[in-house]
Amino acid sequence: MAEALTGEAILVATEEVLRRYGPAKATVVDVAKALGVSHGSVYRHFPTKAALREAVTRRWLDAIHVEMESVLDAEASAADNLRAWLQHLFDRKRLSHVDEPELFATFKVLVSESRAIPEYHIGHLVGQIARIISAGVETHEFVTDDIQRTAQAVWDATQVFHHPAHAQEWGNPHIQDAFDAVVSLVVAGLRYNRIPSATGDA
Amino acid sequence: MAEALTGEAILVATEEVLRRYGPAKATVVDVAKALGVSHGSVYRHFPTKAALREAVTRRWLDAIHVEMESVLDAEASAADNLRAWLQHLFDRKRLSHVDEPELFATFKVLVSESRAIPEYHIGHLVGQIARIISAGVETHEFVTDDIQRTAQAVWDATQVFHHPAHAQEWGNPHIQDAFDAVVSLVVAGLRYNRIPSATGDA
DNA sequence: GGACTGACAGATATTGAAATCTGTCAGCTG
DNA sequence: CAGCTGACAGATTTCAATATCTGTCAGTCC
Repeated sequence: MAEALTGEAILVATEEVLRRYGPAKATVVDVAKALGVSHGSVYRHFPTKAALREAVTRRWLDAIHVEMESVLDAEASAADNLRAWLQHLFDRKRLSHVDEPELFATFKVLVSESRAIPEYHIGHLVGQIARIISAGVETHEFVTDDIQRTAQAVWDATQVFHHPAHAQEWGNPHIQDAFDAVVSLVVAGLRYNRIPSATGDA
Repeated sequence: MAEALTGEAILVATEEVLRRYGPAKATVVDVAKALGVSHGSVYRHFPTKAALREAVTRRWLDAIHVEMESVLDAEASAADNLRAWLQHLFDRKRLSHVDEPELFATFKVLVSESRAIPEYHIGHLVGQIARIISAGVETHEFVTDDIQRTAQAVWDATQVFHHPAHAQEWGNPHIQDAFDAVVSLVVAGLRYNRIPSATGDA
């Protein structure tokens, strides 16, 4: 008898099926076939196809989160950390897009299927930006009166370089130049930024 | 006998047909029907359906270009002009998106059909940003060693607030707050920005 | 008796034949 | 004869019949 069927094994098989067939064609039956079980068995571990897809996506995003964490260097200046972090995120997404466009397209679709998933992903990464900015404020390298809001602004200002909707622009030969220009503008802004309060002031 | 059929009349009718049927369903036959002529006549004025769609789109974009031009105030500071200009562009697109979502979706499709059209539109608007920044540099309000590149960076950093791919986010109640945060960051950056040269330096 | 199967109902996707559309052009019309 | 028509060929879209898929569950098998 084969090993017992685990959720983890199903996730691995699902990722493989998605890679092979793409998000539109991949079916639960395909996953079951790849595992040599009936598709009913898959439903013992995941209540719906959507839940299965979401679990695969979370796995993939978690790997990115861990990887991004490792870019930070406690010794470096906040500006250098922010630059390196943004560059790494850009490189990661761009490489994924040019090297394995079908897999990238697959995850682009998966991420857009749920409201919770992008929220989870963006929340996590904006949190990492907030930590970088926070360190910068402590050393007086950066100025801001609302770290969370500023972190979100940095994220928003760099969307062209990580949002999948802009992936087609990443093939442009001048894209690295455009990236440097935006990041320089943002870092310069952080050194002197004082965002007026959202809801009103004197 | 009716008036002679003009290119302008065809454009007006095409816009109406697009508004009514949407970009997927609108046909040249529909346009001809609306004008009370045979569809062969439309082809005397526009060589292909694509050319007709492109002409309609250019008309629509030109109206935006003229409108954006009128926002600038020679008396105001460069920062105020930039803020007002970006805010107007954002409001224009957002209102169009919520008030007439089908028409907005239509033009979103039309713009994405051609490579030349977005280039034309973006080139024009980035040119307007460059003029604002240029004025700011002259009064020493802004610092930059490459106006064109910086203008492009300002455009890129604010994509979330004008690129149609992000239109769904414009319904978020905190979107104006996010806009203010990004614009403040960008304006702060312009006051002190010195982007390192693209191709290398000392 | 807990894990799995396979048959089933309703929902979704595929397919290919029929209908429509695009772009052309010879000829009509004022 | 300049501008328009309408019939036409090939490309594209529509639609309905057919096949497949999702999610359930009574029953089988260690």
